[in-house]
Amino acid sequence: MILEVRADLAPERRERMRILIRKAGVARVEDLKSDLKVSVATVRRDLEALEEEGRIRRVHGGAVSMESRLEEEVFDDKANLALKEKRLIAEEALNFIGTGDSIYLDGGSTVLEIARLLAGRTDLTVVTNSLRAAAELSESGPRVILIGGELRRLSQTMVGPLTQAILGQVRLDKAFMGTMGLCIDDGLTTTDPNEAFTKSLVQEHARQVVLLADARKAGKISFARVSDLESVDILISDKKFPAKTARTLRKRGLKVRLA
Amino acid sequence: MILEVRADLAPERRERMRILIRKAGVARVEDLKSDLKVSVATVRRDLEALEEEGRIRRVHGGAVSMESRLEEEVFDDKANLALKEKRLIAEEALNFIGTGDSIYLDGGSTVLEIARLLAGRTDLTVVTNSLRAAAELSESGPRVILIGGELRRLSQTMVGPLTQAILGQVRLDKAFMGTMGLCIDDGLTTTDPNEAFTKSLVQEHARQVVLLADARKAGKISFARVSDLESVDILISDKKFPAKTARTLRKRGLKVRLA
DNA sequence: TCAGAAACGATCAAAAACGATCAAAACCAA
DNA sequence: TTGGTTTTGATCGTTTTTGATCGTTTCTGA
Repeated sequence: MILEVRADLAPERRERMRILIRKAGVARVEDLKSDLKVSVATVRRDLEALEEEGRIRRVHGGAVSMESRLEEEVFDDKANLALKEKRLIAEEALNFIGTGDSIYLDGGSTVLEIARLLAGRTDLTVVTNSLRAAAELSESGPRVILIGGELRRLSQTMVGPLTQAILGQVRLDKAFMGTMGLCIDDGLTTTDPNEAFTKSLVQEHARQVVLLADARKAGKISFARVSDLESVDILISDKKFPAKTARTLRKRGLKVRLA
Repeated sequence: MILEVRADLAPERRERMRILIRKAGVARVEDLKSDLKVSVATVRRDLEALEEEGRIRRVHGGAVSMESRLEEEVFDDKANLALKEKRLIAEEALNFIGTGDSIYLDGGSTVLEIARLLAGRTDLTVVTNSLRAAAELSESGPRVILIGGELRRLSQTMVGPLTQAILGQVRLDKAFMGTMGLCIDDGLTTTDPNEAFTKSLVQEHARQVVLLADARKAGKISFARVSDLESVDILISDKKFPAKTARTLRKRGLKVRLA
């Protein structure tokens, strides 16, 4: 008689752990220890494995689920440590905006920085799926058009099939896009398929696609594929962007600007 | 020294802090200290981190939020006086919402009160053109679909021809509408023609139209015509609503509820 | 303008969490 | 069973986080 088959138990335990963390959004090591009836050492090892898989993110004292709201914020926070870079990228992006342009602003913190810089530009028309960008521009400035669609809470953006209804009816001179992952082989990727759908739709409609991505996005691959890199006309990143990747992109015809 | 058992993970606590600051706009260190049950030193450290991320700005004594929020306009006294009535009207309106309904929420402060009451209703689908309603529901609750269109700054709603793109693609069991003027002869009127256009469009699409209008709206006529009263199925108002007008409306087939 | 009060930042010590290491236990194939 | 491998849990030194203290800065109102 086999009392315990540990080879099956370990992955099962990790799965339970993952579920626990996702349900609560966060979990402390001590809680997981008592819930799963194992030692803290094992909990740490499992968390390490789950982090390796990208399912969670470890923090001091426990872990945060990748699928939770908090994680998106934490992830954002992490990315926002590059706030200065984002500002520089956004300022560089401004150079590509002409008088009277009709531009699209994607969700994401880097693109949001552009919105902050457009306060006085009453000559522009801004099309966006980002509630945050809309809020930023709601006081004054450009004409604002929201594309509508289902609200994705995590990112505060409108995504999904419904977005194509309005996108089909507007002209977009330039689209300023954010991304979660940028990879030579896998192109642009993001977390949510519906978001990916809308992003790719926008890129098809826009005359020119400007991708804003700080250096840490380079080489990252997220879950849902948006498009390949050929859809992008201009990439704006910061000085830390891998030179080799930049060269490859330039060879492929992209204009690369490192702010 | 005895440290208390930490209830929160650091990122969790910072997230709560961020929300607190955003909700109130500003927060004092002492308040955050007692709200989060930590020392002032920790509060300061967290604020420092949040400032680094660009989410807040520290000021002497506390911090102010950098995250733009859709501000509720500072209502004049007249509107504030009607707040109680608006609440009652909104609560009455809840009775008309069934399980799993797909409902439309119009702009306007009265309708916004409904949004505030829908926090837990994950069974519903809310379609709206109001950024404020969307913001109210963006944290949790029903599925939210924004209809898109041009942003009208004053009302923070999406209006105009573009709105019909998505409205044509969704089912609306009930539409909860606000209005500026309600008049037996001139029907429903509002200030902006684009807004009127979208309102009438919604009313055509909805199976049932519920009009929310406090008594002050009775007899008022605004600039742009929305529709005549026959488009409305149910009127919800308050006790001060003119009895004579109510009688007339009932004769015309409207259901009238005075909350 | 100046003095008291409040808030601040730097620094330090305590406590909790962490990672590395190692031995014991469980597992697996012969 | 036996020998080798993997997994687990305990120990221990190190790191991180937190809260208190104290001198300094900033705010406020007389």
